[in-house]
Amino acid sequence: MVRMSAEERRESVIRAAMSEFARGGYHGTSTEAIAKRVGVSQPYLFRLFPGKKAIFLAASARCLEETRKVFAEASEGLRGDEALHAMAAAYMRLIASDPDKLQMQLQTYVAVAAAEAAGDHEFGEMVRAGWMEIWEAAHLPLGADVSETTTFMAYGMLINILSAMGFSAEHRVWEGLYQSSQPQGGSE
Amino acid sequence: MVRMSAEERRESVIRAAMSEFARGGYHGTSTEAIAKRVGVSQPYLFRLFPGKKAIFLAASARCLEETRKVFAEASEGLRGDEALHAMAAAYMRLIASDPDKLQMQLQTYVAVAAAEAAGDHEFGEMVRAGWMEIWEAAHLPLGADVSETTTFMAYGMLINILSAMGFSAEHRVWEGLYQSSQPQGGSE
DNA sequence: CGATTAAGTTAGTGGCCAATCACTAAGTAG
DNA sequence: CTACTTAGTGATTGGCCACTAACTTAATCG
Repeated sequence: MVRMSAEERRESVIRAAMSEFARGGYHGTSTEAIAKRVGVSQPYLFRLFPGKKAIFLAASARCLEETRKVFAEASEGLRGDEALHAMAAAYMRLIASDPDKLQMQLQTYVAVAAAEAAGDHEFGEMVRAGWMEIWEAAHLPLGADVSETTTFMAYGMLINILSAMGFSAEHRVWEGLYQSSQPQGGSE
Repeated sequence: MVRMSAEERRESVIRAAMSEFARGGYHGTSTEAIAKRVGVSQPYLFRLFPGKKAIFLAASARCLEETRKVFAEASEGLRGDEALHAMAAAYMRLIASDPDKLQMQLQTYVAVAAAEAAGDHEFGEMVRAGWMEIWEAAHLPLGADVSETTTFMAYGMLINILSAMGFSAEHRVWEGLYQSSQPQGGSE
């Protein structure tokens, strides 16, 4: 039995939650599964967080923040096309090496839409704020040109969805996208 | 009590399932909720479909098919920029008037990724095939130019995600989009 | 009519799951 | 050593949910 500070445990819980929620989404993931991955009893999660929803929220926030960091670090000291290529390559590398990151992102989008429809705008505001920080992180290096940034984000979203659907790297749908380093897709 | 043929009932079930799964996703939607919306007892669903998964699959397939139809009908008899405008406008109209369609699309993407990760490639193959039909439906009217089609789909995906996150129509993130619903319109 | 078929129901089962409660064990300060 | 704090557990509970089995009602047709 390894004792940790509550803060450290919360950190482990967030990381575990990102992996578990990525696969099953909010409803498809049990707190039991998260606890098991952390190596802690299930009821203890409710000492660290007020409820399951709070764990999901923390995982979503962390996911957005990590994505922002990828852009910020990749574009450091670069501008224009160089920054664009660096960010695109870094992002491709991210979702290729850690598909959970991509999945958690999609789970976040789906969950926020459901929350908004249910009248809960707190989650939505957090996600929109986090997304805008990602947007800004891309906007400045790209020369603060709105339509350029929009295009960049649009291609990113297409890459997300194509990866999620499991189109193999050789499929024609990938033609016309930056070919730098594609995720190794599923079948077909 | 209104009796219908099994085929007609299946049809109602699919429509109801699209709405319910759109909100809650696969795990967040009970067969009870679907049955209630159809106006039929919950166990009867299992006479019409082999299981919950089959219902979700049918709803996903229908959703893809309907999206394809929107593109096909909007672009009928048009080519190039005119087709692009018509398809973009029709799609915007679709997700504005019926947010469930958008939500169900996202649920499909999330579910297919989970299924692939779990080793179930049957669902993935269906979705990829359906998505390719949408892609083709846009590809030909746009002049069979791959990069044009890719860009078109990319903007569509960004629109999906921005809508899902609930960004208001006045937000800056939409700036580069409405005008560049014709991103290649005469320039570039 | 009576028989057959197809549409639909009521009742139930086994399993899972978020959250609570009461408790134990490990540090730590005086 | 004692008193106190903080990390962590075991047992439980009330509720939901996918799915099954057995029965009932309505249409169809010779």
